[in-house]
Amino acid sequence: MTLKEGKDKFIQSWGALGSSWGINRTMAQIHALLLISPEALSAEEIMEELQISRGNANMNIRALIDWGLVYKELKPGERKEFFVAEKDMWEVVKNIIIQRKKRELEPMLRVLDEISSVDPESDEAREFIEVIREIKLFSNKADSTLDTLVKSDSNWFVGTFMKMIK
Amino acid sequence: MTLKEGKDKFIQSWGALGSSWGINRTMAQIHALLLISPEALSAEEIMEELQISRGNANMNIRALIDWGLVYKELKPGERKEFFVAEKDMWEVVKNIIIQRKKRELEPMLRVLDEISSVDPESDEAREFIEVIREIKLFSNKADSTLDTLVKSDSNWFVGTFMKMIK
DNA sequence: TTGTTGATTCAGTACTTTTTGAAACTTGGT
DNA sequence: ACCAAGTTTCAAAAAGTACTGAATCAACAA
Repeated sequence: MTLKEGKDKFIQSWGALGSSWGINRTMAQIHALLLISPEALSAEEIMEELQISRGNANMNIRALIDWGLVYKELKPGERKEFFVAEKDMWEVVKNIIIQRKKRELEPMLRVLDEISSVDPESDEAREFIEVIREIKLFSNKADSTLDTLVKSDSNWFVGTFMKMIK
Repeated sequence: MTLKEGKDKFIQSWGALGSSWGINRTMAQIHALLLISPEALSAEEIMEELQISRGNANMNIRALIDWGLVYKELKPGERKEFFVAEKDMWEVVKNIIIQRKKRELEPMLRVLDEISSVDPESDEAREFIEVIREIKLFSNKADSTLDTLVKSDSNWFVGTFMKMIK
C-alpha cells in the first residue's frame, strides 16, 4: 500500500468512527489529517486536502479546539494560523469523555433529580419513582467513575487496565 | 410534578440521550417507555403512547431486540406480541458496548492493520507508520479492556469501581 | 380455503444535520 | 485612514436520516 492510499484510508475510517462518536465526519477527518501530519497545517491546506469549503473548515476546526483535540499554533512572522492535533490518544479519549459527560450525562442527572419529585400518590407512581431511583444510582456511579478516569493519567490507565486484563 | 409529567420528561430526555449514543431518538424513547412501564406493552400501545406509525414502531422495536435492550414476551392465548425492556442498567450498558465495539472499534482495528503495510520507503512514510502503530496499540488496549468489562458482572462493576473512586 | 389479526417491508416524504459561499468582520502593516 | 490577508458568520442548498402508511406477508381459526 502506498503512503497516499494509507493516509486516505485512515482519514476516511477515522471520519466514519468519529461520526458515531458525537464528532461529525468532517471534524473527525480534520483531526485524522492533523494526526498524521508531521507539521502544523493552515486552514487553506486543510481545505485543499479534504476538498471542503472555507466555512466548513473554520467551523470544524473551532469545534475541535473547543473539544481540546486540536491546538492553534502561531508561527512567528506569519499572520496565518496553523493547527496541530493532540496526538496522545489517552488525552484525546479523556477530552471526549469530558465533553460528552458535560453535554449528555450531566443534563440527564439533572432531569432524573427533577422527576424524582413526582407525587408518590399511587402504586404506579411509587413504582416509577423506584425505577428512576435505580437509574439515578447507576448514573451517579458512572459519573464518578468517569471523573476518576479523567483525573488519572495515561500510565495509570495502562497499568490498572492491563493488570485487570491479566 | 405529576406522574404523567414525570414520565413524559423521562421519555423525552432518554430519547435525547440515546440519539447521541448511536441509538436513534425513537428507539431510545421506546426503550424509556418500556423501562418505566410496569407491564409488557404491545406494538399498538407503544404507537399510541409515543404517537408514531406502525412501521416506525416495528422497525425500532426490532432494532432494540437486536441490541439486546428489549425482549419479546408472548402471553399465552394472545396472538399479539408484547415487549419488555431490560431493566438492569449494567446489562443495558454492556449490550451497548458490545454492539458498538462490533460496529465501530473492530472495523477500525482492521483498517489500522491494513494501513500498517504502507511501504516504509520515505521518512514521511516511516513517521506515518509510527503514528498508526501508537493508535493501534491504544485501540487494542481499549478493545481488551472493553472485553474484560463486558465479561464481568454488575457486582464486579459496583465493587471495583467504587473502590477505585474511594 | 377464506377471513381475520397482527407483523413486516419499503418507496416516498418529512425532518435534521451538514456544507457552501459570499458578506462581514478583524488585525496588522503602510 | 486605508488596504490586504486572514477569519468568522450565517442564510440558503445539499446531503443524510428517520418516519409514514399502504401493500404484503404470516399464522391461525372456522
